Amino acid sequence: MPRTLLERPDAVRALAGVFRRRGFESSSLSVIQQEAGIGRGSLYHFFPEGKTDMARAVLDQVGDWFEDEVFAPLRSATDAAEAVSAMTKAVADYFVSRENVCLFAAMTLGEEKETFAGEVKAYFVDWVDALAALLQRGGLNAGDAHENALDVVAMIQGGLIITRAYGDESTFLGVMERVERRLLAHLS
Amino acid sequence: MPRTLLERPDAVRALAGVFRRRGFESSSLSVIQQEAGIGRGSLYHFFPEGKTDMARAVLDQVGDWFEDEVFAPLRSATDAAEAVSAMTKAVADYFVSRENVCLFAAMTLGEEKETFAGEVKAYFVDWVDALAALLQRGGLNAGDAHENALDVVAMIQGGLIITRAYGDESTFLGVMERVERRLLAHLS
DNA sequence: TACAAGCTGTACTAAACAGTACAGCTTTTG
DNA sequence: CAAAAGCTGTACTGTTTAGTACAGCTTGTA
Repeated sequence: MPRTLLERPDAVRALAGVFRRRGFESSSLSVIQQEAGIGRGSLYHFFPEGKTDMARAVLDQVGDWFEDEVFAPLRSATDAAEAVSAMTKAVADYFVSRENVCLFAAMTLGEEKETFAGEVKAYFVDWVDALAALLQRGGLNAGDAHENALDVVAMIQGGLIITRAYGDESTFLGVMERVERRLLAHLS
Repeated sequence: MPRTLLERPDAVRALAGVFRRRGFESSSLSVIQQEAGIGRGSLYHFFPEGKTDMARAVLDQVGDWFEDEVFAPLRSATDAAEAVSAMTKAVADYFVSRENVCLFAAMTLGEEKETFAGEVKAYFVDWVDALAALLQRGGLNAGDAHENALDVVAMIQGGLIITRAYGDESTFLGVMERVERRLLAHLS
Protein backbone atom coordinates (compact mmCIF):
# COMPACT_ATOMS: atom_id res chain seq x y z
CA MET A 1 0.00 0.00 0.00
CA PRO A 2 1.24 3.49 -0.82
CA ARG A 3 1.08 6.55 1.28
CA THR A 4 -2.00 7.84 2.99
CA LEU A 5 -1.46 11.48 3.76
CA LEU A 6 -5.10 12.37 3.71
CA GLU A 7 -7.70 9.71 4.41
CA ARG A 8 -11.17 9.85 2.99
CA PRO A 9 -12.83 10.31 6.40
CA ASP A 10 -10.65 13.36 7.03
CA ALA A 11 -11.73 14.79 3.70
CA VAL A 12 -15.38 14.12 4.55
CA ARG A 13 -15.01 15.88 7.87
CA ALA A 14 -13.50 18.93 6.19
CA LEU A 15 -16.28 18.95 3.60
CA ALA A 16 -18.93 18.77 6.30
CA GLY A 17 -17.49 21.91 7.84
CA VAL A 18 -17.62 23.78 4.57
CA PHE A 19 -21.19 22.69 3.83
CA ARG A 20 -22.32 23.69 7.30
CA ARG A 21 -20.69 27.09 7.07
CA ARG A 22 -21.67 28.03 3.53
CA GLY A 23 -24.50 25.73 2.56
CA PHE A 24 -24.32 23.03 -0.06
CA GLU A 25 -25.29 25.05 -3.10
CA SER A 26 -23.01 27.99 -2.52
CA SER A 27 -20.00 25.81 -1.84
CA SER A 28 -18.31 25.94 -5.24
CA LEU A 29 -15.39 23.71 -6.02
CA SER A 30 -12.97 26.61 -5.70
CA VAL A 31 -14.42 27.53 -2.30
CA ILE A 32 -14.19 23.91 -1.18
CA GLN A 33 -10.58 23.66 -2.33
CA GLN A 34 -9.69 26.76 -0.39
CA GLU A 35 -11.64 26.22 2.82
CA ALA A 36 -11.17 22.50 3.13
CA GLY A 37 -7.55 22.72 2.02
CA ILE A 38 -8.01 19.89 -0.47
CA GLY A 39 -7.00 20.25 -4.10
CA ARG A 40 -9.20 19.55 -7.08
CA GLY A 41 -7.25 16.41 -7.88
CA SER A 42 -7.79 14.87 -4.46
CA LEU A 43 -11.41 15.91 -4.41
CA TYR A 44 -12.22 14.08 -7.61
CA HIS A 45 -10.04 11.18 -6.55
CA PHE A 46 -12.10 10.63 -3.41
CA PHE A 47 -15.44 11.70 -4.88
CA PRO A 48 -15.46 10.77 -8.56
CA GLU A 49 -19.03 11.97 -9.11
CA GLY A 50 -18.27 15.44 -7.79
CA LYS A 51 -20.39 17.47 -5.43
CA THR A 52 -23.20 14.94 -5.26
CA ASP A 53 -20.72 12.31 -4.10
CA MET A 54 -19.33 14.70 -1.52
CA ALA A 55 -22.76 15.48 -0.13
CA ARG A 56 -23.65 11.79 0.03
CA ALA A 57 -20.43 11.00 1.88
CA VAL A 58 -21.04 13.80 4.38
CA LEU A 59 -24.63 12.72 5.01
CA ASP A 60 -23.48 9.12 5.44
CA GLN A 61 -20.90 10.12 8.03
CA VAL A 62 -23.37 12.27 9.97
CA GLY A 63 -26.01 9.55 9.74
CA ASP A 64 -23.56 6.96 11.07
CA TRP A 65 -22.69 9.18 14.00
CA PHE A 66 -26.35 9.61 14.94
CA GLU A 67 -27.01 5.91 14.50
CA ASP A 68 -24.17 4.99 16.85
CA GLU A 69 -24.44 7.78 19.41
CA VAL A 70 -28.16 8.56 19.47
CA PHE A 71 -30.51 6.10 17.79
CA ALA A 72 -28.94 2.78 18.85
CA PRO A 73 -28.61 3.86 22.53
CA LEU A 74 -32.27 4.88 22.50
CA ARG A 75 -33.28 1.50 21.11
CA SER A 76 -31.24 -0.60 23.49
CA ALA A 77 -31.76 1.41 26.67
CA THR A 78 -33.33 -0.21 29.70
CA ASP A 79 -33.55 2.91 31.86
CA ALA A 80 -35.73 5.33 29.89
CA ALA A 81 -34.94 8.44 31.96
CA GLU A 82 -31.23 7.84 31.71
CA ALA A 83 -31.49 7.35 27.96
CA VAL A 84 -33.41 10.61 27.57
CA SER A 85 -30.71 12.53 29.43
CA ALA A 86 -27.98 10.86 27.41
CA MET A 87 -29.75 11.74 24.16
CA THR A 88 -30.28 15.40 25.00
CA LYS A 89 -26.68 15.75 26.13
CA ALA A 90 -25.25 14.05 23.05
CA VAL A 91 -27.45 16.04 20.68
CA ALA A 92 -26.78 19.37 22.39
CA ASP A 93 -23.02 18.80 22.37
CA TYR A 94 -23.10 17.70 18.76
CA PHE A 95 -24.94 20.69 17.33
CA VAL A 96 -23.18 23.26 19.49
CA SER A 97 -19.84 21.99 18.19
CA ARG A 98 -21.21 21.92 14.62
CA GLU A 99 -22.31 25.56 14.20
CA ASN A 100 -25.93 24.75 15.14
CA VAL A 101 -26.57 23.31 11.71
CA CYS A 102 -28.27 20.01 10.92
CA LEU A 103 -27.18 19.01 7.42
CA PHE A 104 -30.16 16.66 7.01
CA ALA A 105 -32.55 19.50 7.73
CA ALA A 106 -30.66 21.68 5.26
CA MET A 107 -31.23 19.02 2.60
CA THR A 108 -35.01 19.47 2.80
CA LEU A 109 -34.59 22.67 0.79
CA GLY A 110 -32.95 23.55 -2.46
CA GLU A 111 -32.03 21.81 -5.64
CA GLU A 112 -30.93 18.43 -4.36
CA LYS A 113 -33.81 17.79 -2.00
CA GLU A 114 -35.02 15.01 -4.30
CA THR A 115 -31.56 13.49 -4.65
CA PHE A 116 -31.29 12.81 -0.91
CA ALA A 117 -34.95 12.52 0.00
CA GLY A 118 -34.52 8.87 0.98
CA GLU A 119 -31.59 9.43 3.32
CA VAL A 120 -33.19 12.50 4.86
CA LYS A 121 -36.48 10.75 5.52
CA ALA A 122 -34.67 7.74 7.03
CA TYR A 123 -32.75 10.00 9.42
CA PHE A 124 -35.88 11.59 10.83
CA VAL A 125 -37.91 8.37 10.83
CA ASP A 126 -35.13 6.55 12.70
CA TRP A 127 -34.85 9.28 15.29
CA VAL A 128 -38.58 9.68 15.89
CA ASP A 129 -39.24 5.95 15.93
CA ALA A 130 -36.36 5.14 18.27
CA LEU A 131 -37.47 7.84 20.70
CA ALA A 132 -41.12 6.82 20.42
CA ALA A 133 -40.26 3.20 21.20
CA LEU A 134 -38.31 4.29 24.26
CA LEU A 135 -41.19 6.43 25.49
CA GLN A 136 -43.55 3.52 24.97
CA ARG A 137 -41.31 1.28 27.05
CA GLY A 138 -41.37 4.08 29.61
CA GLY A 139 -45.13 3.78 29.95
CA LEU A 140 -46.73 5.93 27.27
CA ASN A 141 -49.26 4.49 24.85
CA ALA A 142 -48.24 4.15 21.22
CA GLY A 143 -50.00 7.29 19.97
CA ASP A 144 -48.76 9.60 22.71
CA ALA A 145 -45.26 8.18 22.44
CA HIS A 146 -45.10 8.87 18.72
CA GLU A 147 -46.59 12.36 18.99
CA ASN A 148 -44.22 13.33 21.78
CA ALA A 149 -41.21 11.97 19.94
CA LEU A 150 -42.16 13.90 16.82
CA ASP A 151 -42.76 17.11 18.74
CA VAL A 152 -39.42 16.81 20.49
CA VAL A 153 -37.44 16.27 17.30
CA ALA A 154 -39.33 19.20 15.75
CA MET A 155 -38.53 21.39 18.74
CA ILE A 156 -34.84 20.53 18.48
CA GLN A 157 -34.74 21.32 14.75
CA GLY A 158 -36.71 24.52 15.23
CA GLY A 159 -34.47 25.43 18.13
CA LEU A 160 -31.49 25.26 15.79
CA ILE A 161 -33.18 27.61 13.34
CA ILE A 162 -34.07 30.17 15.97
CA THR A 163 -30.68 30.05 17.63
CA ARG A 164 -29.04 30.74 14.26
CA ALA A 165 -31.49 33.59 13.66
CA TYR A 166 -30.80 35.04 17.11
CA GLY A 167 -27.07 34.54 16.71
CA ASP A 168 -27.01 33.25 20.26
CA GLU A 169 -26.45 29.59 20.97
CA SER A 170 -27.83 29.75 24.51
CA THR A 171 -31.31 29.78 22.97
CA PHE A 172 -30.71 26.30 21.58
CA LEU A 173 -29.35 25.10 24.90
CA GLY A 174 -32.47 26.41 26.63
CA VAL A 175 -34.65 24.48 24.21
CA MET A 176 -32.63 21.32 24.85
CA GLU A 177 -33.03 21.72 28.62
CA ARG A 178 -36.78 22.00 28.32
CA VAL A 179 -36.89 19.07 25.91
CA GLU A 180 -35.16 16.94 28.51
CA ARG A 181 -37.41 18.17 31.33
CA ARG A 182 -40.52 17.56 29.27
CA LEU A 183 -39.53 14.02 28.33
CA LEU A 184 -38.58 13.16 31.91
CA ALA A 185 -41.93 14.51 33.12
CA HIS A 186 -43.74 12.15 30.77
CA LEU A 187 -41.76 9.20 32.10
CA SER A 188 -42.44 9.75 35.79
CA MET B 1 -48.65 57.33 -15.70
CA PRO B 2 -48.09 54.68 -18.33
CA ARG B 3 -49.20 51.12 -18.39
CA THR B 4 -48.93 48.67 -15.59
CA LEU B 5 -49.22 45.19 -17.04
CA LEU B 6 -47.23 43.51 -14.33
CA GLU B 7 -47.09 45.16 -10.93
CA ARG B 8 -44.14 44.73 -8.65
CA PRO B 9 -46.15 42.86 -6.00
CA ASP B 10 -47.16 40.30 -8.64
CA ALA B 11 -43.53 39.84 -9.56
CA VAL B 12 -42.61 39.44 -5.90
CA ARG B 13 -45.28 36.80 -5.44
CA ALA B 14 -43.98 34.84 -8.42
CA LEU B 15 -40.42 35.11 -7.13
CA ALA B 16 -41.45 33.85 -3.71
CA GLY B 17 -42.87 30.75 -5.36
CA VAL B 18 -39.63 30.06 -7.20
CA PHE B 19 -37.47 30.60 -4.11
CA ARG B 20 -39.70 28.30 -2.06
CA ARG B 21 -39.62 25.56 -4.67
CA ARG B 22 -35.93 25.68 -5.60
CA GLY B 23 -34.20 27.55 -2.82
CA PHE B 24 -32.58 30.92 -3.16
CA GLU B 25 -29.11 29.87 -4.24
CA SER B 26 -30.13 27.43 -6.91
CA SER B 27 -32.62 29.82 -8.48
CA SER B 28 -30.53 31.14 -11.35
CA LEU B 29 -31.71 34.07 -13.42
CA SER B 30 -32.62 31.79 -16.30
CA VAL B 31 -34.63 29.54 -13.97
CA ILE B 32 -36.40 32.54 -12.50
CA GLN B 33 -37.22 33.89 -15.94
CA GLN B 34 -38.69 30.57 -16.95
CA GLU B 35 -40.57 29.61 -13.79
CA ALA B 36 -41.81 33.04 -12.83
CA GLY B 37 -42.61 33.93 -16.42
CA ILE B 38 -40.81 37.26 -16.13
CA GLY B 39 -38.15 38.33 -18.60
CA ARG B 40 -34.66 39.51 -17.73
CA GLY B 41 -35.57 43.08 -18.67
CA SER B 42 -38.50 43.24 -16.28
CA LEU B 43 -36.57 41.55 -13.50
CA TYR B 44 -33.78 44.12 -13.55
CA HIS B 45 -36.32 46.89 -14.00
CA PHE B 46 -38.08 45.95 -10.77
CA PHE B 47 -35.00 44.75 -8.92
CA PRO B 48 -32.04 46.81 -10.08
CA GLU B 49 -29.61 45.15 -7.71
CA GLY B 50 -30.43 41.67 -8.95
CA LYS B 51 -31.03 38.60 -6.86
CA THR B 52 -30.28 40.33 -3.56
CA ASP B 53 -33.00 42.87 -4.32
CA MET B 54 -35.39 40.10 -5.24
CA ALA B 55 -34.76 38.24 -2.01
CA ARG B 56 -35.19 41.40 0.02
CA ALA B 57 -38.49 42.17 -1.68
CA VAL B 58 -39.76 38.65 -1.07
CA LEU B 59 -38.78 38.70 2.60
CA ASP B 60 -40.41 42.13 2.98
CA GLN B 61 -43.66 40.86 1.53
CA VAL B 62 -43.70 37.74 3.69
CA GLY B 63 -42.76 39.81 6.73
CA ASP B 64 -45.60 42.25 6.06
CA TRP B 65 -48.07 39.40 5.78
CA PHE B 66 -47.01 37.96 9.13
CA GLU B 67 -47.04 41.40 10.74
CA ASP B 68 -50.61 42.03 9.59
CA GLU B 69 -52.10 38.57 9.96
CA VAL B 70 -50.20 37.07 12.88
CA PHE B 71 -48.09 39.43 15.00
CA ALA B 72 -50.43 42.45 15.19
CA PRO B 73 -53.50 40.31 16.05
CA LEU B 74 -51.49 38.64 18.82
CA ARG B 75 -50.50 42.03 20.23
CA SER B 76 -53.94 43.59 20.15
CA ALA B 77 -55.98 40.57 21.24
CA THR B 78 -58.12 40.78 24.34
CA ASP B 79 -59.22 37.13 24.39
CA ALA B 80 -56.00 35.11 24.62
CA ALA B 81 -57.53 31.72 23.81
CA GLU B 82 -59.25 33.09 20.74
CA ALA B 83 -56.02 34.73 19.59
CA VAL B 84 -54.12 31.47 19.98
CA SER B 85 -56.62 29.61 17.83
CA ALA B 86 -56.56 32.37 15.22
CA MET B 87 -52.78 32.27 15.09
CA THR B 88 -52.50 28.51 14.68
CA LYS B 89 -55.15 28.52 11.96
CA ALA B 90 -53.56 31.41 10.05
CA VAL B 91 -50.08 29.91 10.29
CA ALA B 92 -51.20 26.40 9.34
CA ASP B 93 -53.13 27.68 6.31
CA TYR B 94 -50.24 29.87 5.27
CA PHE B 95 -47.54 27.23 5.25
CA VAL B 96 -49.72 24.49 3.78
CA SER B 97 -50.49 26.76 0.85
CA ARG B 98 -46.79 27.72 0.57
CA GLU B 99 -45.18 24.29 0.12
CA ASN B 100 -44.38 24.00 3.86
CA VAL B 101 -41.44 26.34 3.48
CA CYS B 102 -40.60 29.30 5.69
CA LEU B 103 -38.33 31.59 3.66
CA PHE B 104 -37.02 33.31 6.78
CA ALA B 105 -35.90 29.97 8.17
CA ALA B 106 -34.29 29.15 4.83
CA MET B 107 -32.26 32.36 5.11
CA THR B 108 -30.50 31.14 8.25
CA LEU B 109 -28.36 28.94 6.01
CA GLY B 110 -26.20 29.53 2.99
CA GLU B 111 -24.30 32.36 1.50
CA GLU B 112 -26.59 35.28 2.19
CA LYS B 113 -27.33 34.51 5.82
CA GLU B 114 -25.34 37.58 6.82
CA THR B 115 -27.03 39.81 4.26
CA PHE B 116 -30.46 39.25 5.79
CA ALA B 117 -29.51 38.49 9.36
CA GLY B 118 -31.29 41.62 10.60
CA GLU B 119 -34.59 40.92 8.87
CA VAL B 120 -34.52 37.26 9.85
CA LYS B 121 -33.82 38.00 13.50
CA ALA B 122 -36.58 40.64 13.57
CA TYR B 123 -39.11 38.16 12.17
CA PHE B 124 -38.47 35.59 14.90
CA VAL B 125 -38.12 38.15 17.67
CA ASP B 126 -41.42 39.78 16.67
CA TRP B 127 -43.22 36.46 16.59
CA VAL B 128 -41.83 35.15 19.88
CA ASP B 129 -42.29 38.45 21.69
CA ALA B 130 -45.85 39.00 20.47
CA LEU B 131 -46.83 35.49 21.52
CA ALA B 132 -45.02 35.79 24.85
CA ALA B 133 -46.81 39.05 25.63
CA LEU B 134 -50.15 37.42 24.87
CA LEU B 135 -49.38 34.46 27.13
CA GLN B 136 -48.36 36.86 29.87
CA ARG B 137 -51.67 38.68 29.56
CA GLY B 138 -53.25 35.23 29.74
CA GLY B 139 -51.78 34.67 33.18
CA LEU B 140 -48.28 33.25 32.72
CA ASN B 141 -45.26 34.86 34.35
CA ALA B 142 -42.73 36.57 32.09
CA GLY B 143 -40.21 33.74 32.06
CA ASP B 144 -42.68 30.95 31.36
CA ALA B 145 -44.44 33.04 28.74
CA HIS B 146 -41.22 33.67 26.85
CA GLU B 147 -40.04 30.06 27.07
CA ASN B 148 -43.37 28.72 25.89
CA ALA B 149 -43.55 31.18 23.03
CA LEU B 150 -40.04 30.23 21.91
CA ASP B 151 -40.74 26.52 22.15
CA VAL B 152 -43.92 26.89 20.14
CA VAL B 153 -42.28 28.82 17.31
CA ALA B 154 -39.46 26.27 17.31
CA MET B 155 -41.96 23.41 17.15
CA ILE B 156 -43.70 25.02 14.19
CA GLN B 157 -40.43 25.53 12.31
CA GLY B 158 -39.24 22.04 13.12
CA GLY B 159 -42.62 20.68 12.10
CA LEU B 160 -42.12 22.22 8.66
CA ILE B 161 -38.73 20.51 8.32
CA ILE B 162 -40.04 17.10 9.32
CA THR B 163 -43.13 17.35 7.15
CA ARG B 164 -40.92 18.14 4.16
CA ALA B 165 -38.65 15.22 5.05
CA TYR B 166 -41.63 12.89 5.41
CA GLY B 167 -43.20 14.22 2.24
CA ASP B 168 -46.52 14.25 4.06
CA GLU B 169 -48.12 17.51 5.08
CA SER B 170 -50.43 15.91 7.66
CA THR B 171 -47.40 15.71 9.96
CA PHE B 172 -47.21 19.49 10.05
CA LEU B 173 -50.95 19.78 10.64
CA GLY B 174 -50.64 17.39 13.57
CA VAL B 175 -47.90 19.53 15.07
CA MET B 176 -50.06 22.63 14.66
CA GLU B 177 -52.98 20.94 16.41
CA ARG B 178 -50.84 20.02 19.40
CA VAL B 179 -49.32 23.51 19.46
CA GLU B 180 -52.81 24.96 19.77
CA ARG B 181 -53.86 22.46 22.43
CA ARG B 182 -50.70 23.07 24.44
CA LEU B 183 -51.10 26.85 24.38
CA LEU B 184 -54.76 26.65 25.32
CA ALA B 185 -53.90 24.34 28.22
CA HIS B 186 -51.49 26.95 29.57
CA LEU B 187 -54.18 29.61 29.41
CA SER B 188 -56.86 27.77 31.33
C1' DT C 1 16.64 0.14 -3.85
C1' DA C 2 13.10 -0.24 -7.08
C1' DC C 3 8.41 -0.97 -8.02
C1' DA C 4 3.54 -0.26 -7.27
C1' DA C 5 -0.26 2.22 -6.00
C1' DG C 6 -2.49 5.95 -3.91
C1' DC C 7 -2.54 10.85 -3.89
C1' DT C 8 -2.16 15.74 -5.70
C1' DG C 9 -1.41 20.14 -8.34
C1' DT C 10 -2.05 22.35 -12.76
C1' DA C 11 -3.79 23.39 -17.00
C1' DC C 12 -7.67 22.97 -19.65
C1' DT C 13 -12.76 22.93 -21.73
C1' DA C 14 -17.44 23.94 -22.44
C1' DA C 15 -21.42 25.46 -20.27
C1' DA C 16 -23.82 28.38 -17.19
C1' DC C 17 -23.72 32.39 -14.66
C1' DA C 18 -25.02 37.49 -13.17
C1' DG C 19 -25.45 41.64 -14.91
C1' DT C 20 -25.70 45.51 -18.83
C1' DA C 21 -27.42 48.09 -22.76
C1' DC C 22 -30.88 49.47 -25.41
C1' DA C 23 -34.39 49.66 -28.91
C1' DG C 24 -39.07 49.25 -29.10
C1' DC C 25 -43.54 48.29 -27.30
C1' DT C 26 -47.89 49.42 -24.62
C1' DT C 27 -50.95 52.17 -22.08
C1' DT C 28 -52.24 56.18 -19.30
C1' DT C 29 -52.55 61.06 -19.23
C1' DG C 30 -53.25 65.62 -20.99
C1' DC D 1 -54.14 61.86 -30.83
C1' DA D 2 -49.60 62.69 -29.34
C1' DA D 3 -46.28 62.52 -25.87
C1' DA D 4 -44.45 60.59 -21.72
C1' DA D 5 -43.12 57.02 -18.93
C1' DG D 6 -43.18 52.45 -17.43
C1' DC D 7 -42.32 47.84 -19.09
C1' DT D 8 -40.07 44.01 -21.84
C1' DG D 9 -37.33 41.01 -25.05
C1' DT D 10 -32.84 40.28 -27.06
C1' DA D 11 -28.20 40.33 -27.72
C1' DC D 12 -24.10 40.83 -25.48
C1' DT D 13 -19.97 40.78 -21.92
C1' DG D 14 -16.68 38.97 -18.79
C1' DT D 15 -16.55 35.78 -14.99
C1' DT D 16 -17.22 31.64 -12.65
C1' DT D 17 -18.73 27.17 -12.73
C1' DA D 18 -18.27 21.73 -12.67
C1' DG D 19 -15.73 18.45 -14.42
C1' DT D 20 -11.51 16.16 -17.12
C1' DA D 21 -6.80 14.79 -18.14
C1' DC D 22 -2.57 13.70 -16.75
C1' DA D 23 2.18 14.07 -15.31
C1' DG D 24 4.54 13.61 -11.31
C1' DC D 25 5.09 13.07 -6.43
C1' DT D 26 5.24 10.33 -2.03
C1' DT D 27 5.40 6.32 0.60
C1' DG D 28 4.70 1.31 1.91
C1' DT D 29 6.25 -3.09 0.40
C1' DA D 30 9.18 -6.56 -1.56
